[in-house]
Amino acid sequence: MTHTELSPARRISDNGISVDCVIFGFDGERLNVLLLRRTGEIGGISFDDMKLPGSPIYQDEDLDEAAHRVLKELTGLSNVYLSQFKAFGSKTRTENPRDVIWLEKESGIKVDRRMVTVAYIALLKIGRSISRELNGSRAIWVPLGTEGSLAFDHNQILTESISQIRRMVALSPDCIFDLLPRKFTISQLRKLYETILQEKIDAGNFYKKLSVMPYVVPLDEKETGTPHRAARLYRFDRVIYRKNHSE
Amino acid sequence: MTHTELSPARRISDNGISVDCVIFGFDGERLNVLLLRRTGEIGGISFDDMKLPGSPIYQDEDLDEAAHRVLKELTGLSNVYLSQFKAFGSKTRTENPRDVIWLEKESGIKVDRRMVTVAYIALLKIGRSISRELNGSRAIWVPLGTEGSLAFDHNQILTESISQIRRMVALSPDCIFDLLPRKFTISQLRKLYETILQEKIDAGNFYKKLSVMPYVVPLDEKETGTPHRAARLYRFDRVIYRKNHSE
DNA sequence: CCAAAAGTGTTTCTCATACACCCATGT
DNA sequence: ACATGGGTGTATGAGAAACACTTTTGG
Repeated sequence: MTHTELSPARRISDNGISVDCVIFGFDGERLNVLLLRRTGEIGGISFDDMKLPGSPIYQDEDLDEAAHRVLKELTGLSNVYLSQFKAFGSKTRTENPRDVIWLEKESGIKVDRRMVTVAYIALLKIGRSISRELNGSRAIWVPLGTEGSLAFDHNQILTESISQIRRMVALSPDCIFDLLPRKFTISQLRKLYETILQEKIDAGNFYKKLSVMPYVVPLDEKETGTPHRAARLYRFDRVIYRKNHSE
Repeated sequence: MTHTELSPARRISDNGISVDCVIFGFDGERLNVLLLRRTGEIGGISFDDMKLPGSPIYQDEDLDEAAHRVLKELTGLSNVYLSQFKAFGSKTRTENPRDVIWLEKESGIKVDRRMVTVAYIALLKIGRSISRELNGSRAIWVPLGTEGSLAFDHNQILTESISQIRRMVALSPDCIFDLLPRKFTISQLRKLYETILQEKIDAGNFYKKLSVMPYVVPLDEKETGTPHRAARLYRFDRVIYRKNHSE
């Protein structure tokens, strides 16, 4: 552990490891991913595509810290659901010249070997504050399915992260509430389930199932501005949830 | 099993990434982990402890290949359930002098920074063939809970991998059959469930539940040498299982 | 015969599903 | 009034759990 020529407090590690964040947001209709526009030039021909937000890890931070940093720098948010889900280390994942050139220019690292990346999933609410933060950055919310061809193996990472979300929801449904605003209607929750599970859910049965859950707390407020009967608003109570799921 | 002499075709990558395998086996009573004895010397004082089998990754293999290699070199087995479950990259995980010295001696790599490891879970049958293979190596089956203090952060990895197995069994129960011999009794299966889930299961109900599953196929054979009524043997049919779980 | 585990039957309860139907509200 | 979604009631069936019971086998 020689720290002799460590410049400032932080320096980028050159150990070929990065983190990438698959940041999901729900707009009421569809799941969206937060992607970064990437531009560059290779052989006189410029390119313009998208990638998952990510970064090489610093030597003085662990993996989770690196992922939180990426998220914080991009969105300004700290208290966000974020969990590691898989490491990607295909032999060819950093071989595309376009990717290599972009990476070297962006990070200042010489990319002379395969990089391994640890992918994270973040779930957050698409709201005004986050949109304001994103203004002027190169980040865009992209609806799932319309993302096109991404940099590196990011299409694969994205695909696998969606299966991962399905597993997560099946295993501990509480994470779904991270995608909803604090106050939400049963319909919004149902539509979110439907988009994640990719199947229709009977509205009546869903309503009853939810009304039995003690941690989905009805409020004395109603929706406004609907073209039909206003729905009651609910909130998710994490404390009650944990009490029921710790045993 | 030492990595001191490297063939020229392959070379160890020096990018600070390794794989570790948590290899589980069921002996009929308890879950066991396959650990490697590790000896060395530091400051004139010798030490003797245990670690998970693992290896730095080569530059010409991906993560999964590295994990399979570790497993193959240790057990001689190729067709084994093996799945990545988490990357570990704590800032301090390769700081213990004992670990650093051992690692440098073993791998020939200068360890001047934190290593990141990708942990894998393997499930296999403890059988005669595997025991023979292990004979003379430094590997031992250690019952869960008796492993003591391990190298690096391997205690943490082991702990988390047990939770992971519980999740895996809940999500796709087929993986449990990788821990059992090809022919097994319902009792053996139940005991395995009980050790993994850490709870008693009613024998009668369990029997009925299993007898309804089309992919647990009864054989025309019975146990021998029991001090009580001989139980029927069953086998797991993966083809039927997939047919029922692909929809 | 007895102990111990294999294997069976019965009952109860919870929960998912299907589906019919009434309610409230904006246009 | 009527369309649209909010919210309720009812019936059915599958499966989990509790538990008593019979069967088979070795000692």
